[in-house]
Amino acid sequence: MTLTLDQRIRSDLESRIRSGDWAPGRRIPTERELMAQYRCARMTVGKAIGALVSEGLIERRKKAGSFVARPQVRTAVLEIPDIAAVILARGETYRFELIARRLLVAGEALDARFADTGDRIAIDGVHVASDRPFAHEHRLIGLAAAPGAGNADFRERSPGSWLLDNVPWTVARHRITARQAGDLATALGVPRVLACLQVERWTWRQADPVTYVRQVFPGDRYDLVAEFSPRHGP
Amino acid sequence: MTLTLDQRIRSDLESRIRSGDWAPGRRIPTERELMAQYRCARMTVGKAIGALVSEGLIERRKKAGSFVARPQVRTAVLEIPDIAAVILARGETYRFELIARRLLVAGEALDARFADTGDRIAIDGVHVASDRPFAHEHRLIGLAAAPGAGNADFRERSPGSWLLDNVPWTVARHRITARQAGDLATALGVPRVLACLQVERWTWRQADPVTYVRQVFPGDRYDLVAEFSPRHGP
DNA sequence: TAGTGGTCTAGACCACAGC
DNA sequence: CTGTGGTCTAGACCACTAA
Repeated sequence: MTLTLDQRIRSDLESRIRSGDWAPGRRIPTERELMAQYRCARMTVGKAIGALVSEGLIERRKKAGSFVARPQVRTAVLEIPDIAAVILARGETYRFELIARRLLVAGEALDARFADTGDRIAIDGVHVASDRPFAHEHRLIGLAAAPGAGNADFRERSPGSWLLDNVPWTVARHRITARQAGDLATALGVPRVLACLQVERWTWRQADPVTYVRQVFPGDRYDLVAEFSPRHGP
Repeated sequence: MTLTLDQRIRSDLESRIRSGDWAPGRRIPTERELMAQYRCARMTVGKAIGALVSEGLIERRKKAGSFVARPQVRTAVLEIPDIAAVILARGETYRFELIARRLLVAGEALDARFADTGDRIAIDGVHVASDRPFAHEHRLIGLAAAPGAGNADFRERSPGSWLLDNVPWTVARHRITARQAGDLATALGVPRVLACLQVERWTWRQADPVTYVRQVFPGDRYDLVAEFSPRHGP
């Protein structure tokens, strides 16, 4: 695989920065200088620099020039995969065990986490890996955005994977906290005081709430790993 | 603020996709068609589409065309900010309380989390918000990558913010788990069984390990929130 | 005010994968 | 084979701002 010119320029700049050769705050050559150096058009240089800007490695200021940015522990790209996929990838068997399922009509609120915006289904269940409880899941599904959920059978297939295939969503918000197993201890087969990782996710399609889900993982059975490394273009 | 042309094209395409008007898998107009429609150069269209590709909203296939991508719950962009910044943003006072500091020479291992690659400093301390413990921090700093750390004073300033200013661009890996306070209960002033969020971060500069840090947050004092609209695929 | 980045044009050639 | 995206050129004008 031979690099395109803009990738080569980008790679050259990036290694100068990552190596520390160009310290934070240092001014990098102007686009017109790089253009002469690489004997290319200005757009090509601009594309390379633009990619590094979006990675947070470079800051640009008009008239002043482009500068190596100060490193920031800022964001990490966190993988939040489908639970079934995680379990199967470990070589274990997977099944979703339905505990309860009820219909909430508009106006009836189970809790405040999911705004009351019409009929919803409330589901409780356990993700089971090789006959051991892996995670507890509490979920609300808005029937306005996901009408088919009223008829879906969630005994074998988890609601999450059903939704993935049936409802296009547009935006989500995650919240990650620690909690004790508490009332979920029985369902999970762990002590009440065991520390658990709790992942909450709200999903919308446009303005319509699609689903709220709260997944609770016993502390010793799951963790989240986030790689923070340079992003690459297509 | 008036939109540039490529932003307008991008916004037009994006709203068609997010609204569901263009369903996943649907083919979108070719670059040359859009070019005629907006009466602009092909690069402008390409820039707009390229941005949506990197957000994961569009997939392109040569000869076949560009298509609306199928949404995937895959990754979220997780904010892992500097602790001092979080506390100050809440309007509280911040201070870092040093508990212990020792020098580990090459070959001596405190634990296995940080490969033995030379002299390291080991630091334990507590981040304090308005005189209440906020988080416990255990950190190892490799002196090869951060030589100045041998002389730095970490009584007031946290090692994390010192490193940000003194060690240039790096790569990091994060791991997020739940645990009980356990031995850290005294330092944090919480019960031993309290569920805590534990964030571990390994940082390298090129091939050199810069730092390993383990931060433990009492469950009721901190959470991580990740906003997500489909983004960067590898 | 001069130099920088920000955007755009109107072409061009190429590689690739569907037809 | 042909249409598509992928990349690049050699200009251009503009907005902003630091000098």
